[in-house]
Amino acid sequence: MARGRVQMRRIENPVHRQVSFCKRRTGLLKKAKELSVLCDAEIGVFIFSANGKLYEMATKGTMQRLIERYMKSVPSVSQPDQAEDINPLDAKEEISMLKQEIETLQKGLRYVFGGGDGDQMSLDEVLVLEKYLEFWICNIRSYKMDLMIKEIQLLRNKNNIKFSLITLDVEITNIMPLTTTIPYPLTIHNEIFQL
Amino acid sequence: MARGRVQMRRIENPVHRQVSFCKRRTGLLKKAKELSVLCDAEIGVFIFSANGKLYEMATKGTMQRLIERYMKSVPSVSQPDQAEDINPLDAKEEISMLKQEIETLQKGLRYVFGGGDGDQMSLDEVLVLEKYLEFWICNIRSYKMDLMIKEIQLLRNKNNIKFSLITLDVEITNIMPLTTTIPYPLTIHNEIFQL
DNA sequence: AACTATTTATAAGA
DNA sequence: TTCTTATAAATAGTT
Repeated sequence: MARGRVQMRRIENPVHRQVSFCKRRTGLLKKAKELSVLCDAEIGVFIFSANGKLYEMATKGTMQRLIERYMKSVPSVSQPDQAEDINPLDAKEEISMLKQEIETLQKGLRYVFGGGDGDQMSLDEVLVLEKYLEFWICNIRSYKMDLMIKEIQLLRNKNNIKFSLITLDVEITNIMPLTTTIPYPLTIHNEIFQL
Repeated sequence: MARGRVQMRRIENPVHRQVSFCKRRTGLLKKAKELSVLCDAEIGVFIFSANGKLYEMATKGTMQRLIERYMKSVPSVSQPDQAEDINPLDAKEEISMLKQEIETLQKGLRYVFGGGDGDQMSLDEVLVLEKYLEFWICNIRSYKMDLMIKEIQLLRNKNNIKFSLITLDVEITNIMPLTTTIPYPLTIHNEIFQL
């Protein structure tokens, strides 16, 4: 917006981030109000800061009322429950585990984005991140092998080569771990990492 | 905002109003997303047009979850305390949401490494990606070693141990990959890794 | 839906 | 936070 373009990713500098948050929060609420007034719309906005503080705005009436209206207008998607239920304790455990994994991934991403100087990671987190990386590198290598084999086959066909030092056949491709595990093209719909 | 100031009141001309609504609605949602990404905030917006149509956006997760969070963080309004146990259905929902978030994070990482274009990766690109991953894992391992050595030294000091099987000094940190023989505390569910 | 002339929003610096 | 200011973005009116 001013004095330089801004990359659409988390602002790493905490001071800059806080200042931007303040300014943009104000701006967003102002825009919401304007839209409501100019175009006769009813608008609710709520913003949770990174450390959990809530800022809200409801044009025309209260947020409560707006939420009620929202609830009504959403054809409440209640999934046809899957019969088997989970033991609440297991569920809690799994939830907390997944949350921890998410934290780790986020830290890792920040680490990448921030060029490595973000928050300090704990040993546990580092170990988890290492696992992820090993998994990814495994996948990327099998994908690479796949590409290379295809390339070689293509070249051989072009040059009508019948013999060669190595044999490329089904066996070889099957030696490699699953080549299809890396889905491309990638679809990014995530707001956190909107680039 | 352009070609003339706008009075801050309902636009009377219905055509103008509709056009402005469309433009500003888009702008508002864009701003919300930007704020969320740049400043790591969690934001919910809903807009009811004058004739009742709903437009919404929830950054990070679903609007349902955001509304729940909102309800919790507003002390004023009653919310018959469901504190203690988790309803198995809620738990399931949360688990699936978290898994989705993990998947999204992974997509984000792949996107970053993939250079952001979302097309099939060429061989060259894959090779670059592999290099990145190798580099990162190398760093992570070195950092891990660092942490572990510090931990061990701490423990030794606590127990006043003078001698031991291995010597910890600067050299050791440079002996890099001591790969995965370390027991790691978190279980990584395989289904999470389905890329 | 596009195009611009303007107004607004805001990043950086103080 | 708040002010200033140079610039990037949004958008009102028009085609």
